[in-house]
Amino acid sequence: MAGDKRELILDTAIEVMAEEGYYYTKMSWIADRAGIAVGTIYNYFNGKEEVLEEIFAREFEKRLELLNELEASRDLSVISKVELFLVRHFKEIKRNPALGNILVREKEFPKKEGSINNYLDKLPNAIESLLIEGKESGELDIDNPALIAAIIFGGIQGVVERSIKKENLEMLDDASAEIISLLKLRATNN
Amino acid sequence: MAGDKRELILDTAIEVMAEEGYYYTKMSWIADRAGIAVGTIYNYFNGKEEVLEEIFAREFEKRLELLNELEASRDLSVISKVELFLVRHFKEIKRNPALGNILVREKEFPKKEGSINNYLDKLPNAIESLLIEGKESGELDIDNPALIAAIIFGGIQGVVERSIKKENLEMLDDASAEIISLLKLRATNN
Amino acid sequence: MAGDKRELILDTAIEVMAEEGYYYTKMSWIADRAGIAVGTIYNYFNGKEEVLEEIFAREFEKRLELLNELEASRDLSVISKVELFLVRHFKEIKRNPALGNILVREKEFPKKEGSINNYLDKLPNAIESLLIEGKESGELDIDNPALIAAIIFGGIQGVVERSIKKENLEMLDDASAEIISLLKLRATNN
Amino acid sequence: MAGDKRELILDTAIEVMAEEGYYYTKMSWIADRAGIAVGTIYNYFNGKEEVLEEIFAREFEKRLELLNELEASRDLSVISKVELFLVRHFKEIKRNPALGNILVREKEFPKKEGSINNYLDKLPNAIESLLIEGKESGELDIDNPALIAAIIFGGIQGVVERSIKKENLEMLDDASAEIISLLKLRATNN
DNA sequence: AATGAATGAGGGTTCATTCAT
DNA sequence: TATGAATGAACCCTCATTCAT
Repeated sequence: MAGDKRELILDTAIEVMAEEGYYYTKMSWIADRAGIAVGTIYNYFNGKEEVLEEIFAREFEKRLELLNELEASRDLSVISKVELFLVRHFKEIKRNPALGNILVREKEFPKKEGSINNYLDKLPNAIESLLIEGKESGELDIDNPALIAAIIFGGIQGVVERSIKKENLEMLDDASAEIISLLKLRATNN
Repeated sequence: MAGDKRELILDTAIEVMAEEGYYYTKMSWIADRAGIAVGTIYNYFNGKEEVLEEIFAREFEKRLELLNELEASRDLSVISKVELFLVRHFKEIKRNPALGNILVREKEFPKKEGSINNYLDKLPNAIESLLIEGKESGELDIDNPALIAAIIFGGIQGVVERSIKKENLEMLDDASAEIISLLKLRATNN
Repeated sequence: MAGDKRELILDTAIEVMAEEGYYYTKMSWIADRAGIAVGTIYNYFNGKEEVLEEIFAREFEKRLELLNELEASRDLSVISKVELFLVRHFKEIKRNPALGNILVREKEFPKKEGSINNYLDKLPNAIESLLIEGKESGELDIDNPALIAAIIFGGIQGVVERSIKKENLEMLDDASAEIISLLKLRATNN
Repeated sequence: MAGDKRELILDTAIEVMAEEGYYYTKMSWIADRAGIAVGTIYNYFNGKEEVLEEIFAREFEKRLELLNELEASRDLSVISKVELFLVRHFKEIKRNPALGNILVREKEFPKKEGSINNYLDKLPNAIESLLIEGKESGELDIDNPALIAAIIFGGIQGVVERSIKKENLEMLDDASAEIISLLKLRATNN
């Protein structure tokens, strides 16, 4: 049941941080909302930062795992891979928009090793890798994979951010098709 | 003279906040780096938040003004308008990447009226307006202007963020062409 | 337990503020003298002002309660009522002169509603009410109850202030008789 | 004309401090209201405290001088002396209530030698001396001159405070007669 | 394991005072 | 003498973290 308590804390933290932002969120608010004592949080996490870290770690690892799986599968075109990733990502955000809000907004962390900063690069890097693969295989005709990856990654974040702020989650349904069109434009015709 | 001091404070604040992030930035760091006393900052600003607010206000207003001008000009196609905006924006960021870093990263503010929150929506809204204009004039064939605007706005931010983090500002040179291609895809052929 | 800590803080605050005055009193002095951390004070009070407010609230309410009781009792003459009030008041001051010192000296507060300012008028008002009662019942022959009330109230404060400053608390023993003589002078002979 | 500037500063300080209280009064407010620069105040006074000190010094010395004169005059009874003092004091207050407000409210000063604290005792002491004189000459039949002096001095302050707060300066007209009745009560009949 | 009162370092802000002009 | 921008020590308060129960 220890796992349950940890889960409860994380879920509550996501809610509160999504509403208030990481820096404005007080540990006591999380505790109150979760119906536990502040001290209890410290039985499961080493501190406030670690709570956020864990949220990022879980979500990023989930996505990196998916990307790795996709990358490995030989049968899929690069474009399909990216598309599958987007579809899955937006589905998750739609299921838990609060989580999406956090992933998209929290970009300021103390400059120390081993913290969240590590994760923030991995996703755009992975997308970039996919694009390079597509370029090398001849599937895509692109000069600057880093640029395209940056636009795609930014576009993803933009859609999430905007759909949440405008409380229009339906926007997420068409997002992958729209973003992927940017890639299809570069598809060679073989 | 007075203007100079205010400018000095703003410029220094941009530097420090770009490096450390708003919440980690201490007023005393800004003062030290600017070679003035902490108290002096308070002769020009009402507090830490107002410093950031002023930065946002200036930059957003510069861009909104440009967008309004562009929107008004009858000779330009919507696509050209967006492109002109992007070119200018990326040029400014290249001139002052620290500033770009702030505009792109700081997304967490106390939920009160009249603060930075006001600005954050205006830019994507303006882009959306342009797209709607293009749709209505028949220049663009798009179903969901809000979605496209979100992707474009996100894409802009993604490029800025990534180019700064990878210290590869050249990426910005091709960014507008790349983002605009997403729109050209939807151009009707008349 | 919780009540004890609150009480400890209040008692210590009374001591320190009596010695140093409210504005010169530093929160850290109270904490040090009480043997607790500054932060602890803020677990029981919202700030420095609220500590003083609570002191005033308690003491004034104690006295107002007494005055209300006295006012209600039909068997007592007005002069007896005032006398009983004075006797009790001076006894309390003798028991805790530091407290008296504060009640008598602190007269400067931010001009905002709901703070100590509310209390400061209530006591002289209550005395004035008593005098008016005596006038209307024919017990007292006075033209200007407000003036007499002001002198009595001021006289009370003068005695407290002076007895504390001259460290001559015995002065308080005869104070009520002396002050009351001012009223007896106006007693009609029925 | 240097004197004029000093006078201007003092008069303005009295106004502002009467309204806001010494601790809330900012040097810049005094300067603004006086139409001069903050720095100018420091050409005439050594600091904020000295401004208040000067106000107290002037007013107290005026009154002490009067009391000394009265004390010296052989033709007057003690009761008349006190009465003359009261009449003059209340007249001055009526002319400048703001000043009265300050004299009556400001009771908190840093515990250092040579500051205002010196003055605060002198007036009640002088009144006490008069009473002792009356007692020794047989004019007054009192046991505890210190107590009566405290009541009289407090009564004076009470009337001033109350008349200002209730904006009823007429109260001051009858105040001396009322207070003096307390003494007449003790007059022996020779 | 859970609690939540106690802790105290840390930082934003104020404002009397200074001093170069 | 007058100015008022610059100064920086001082202080209130916050809140993540601890630890005795």
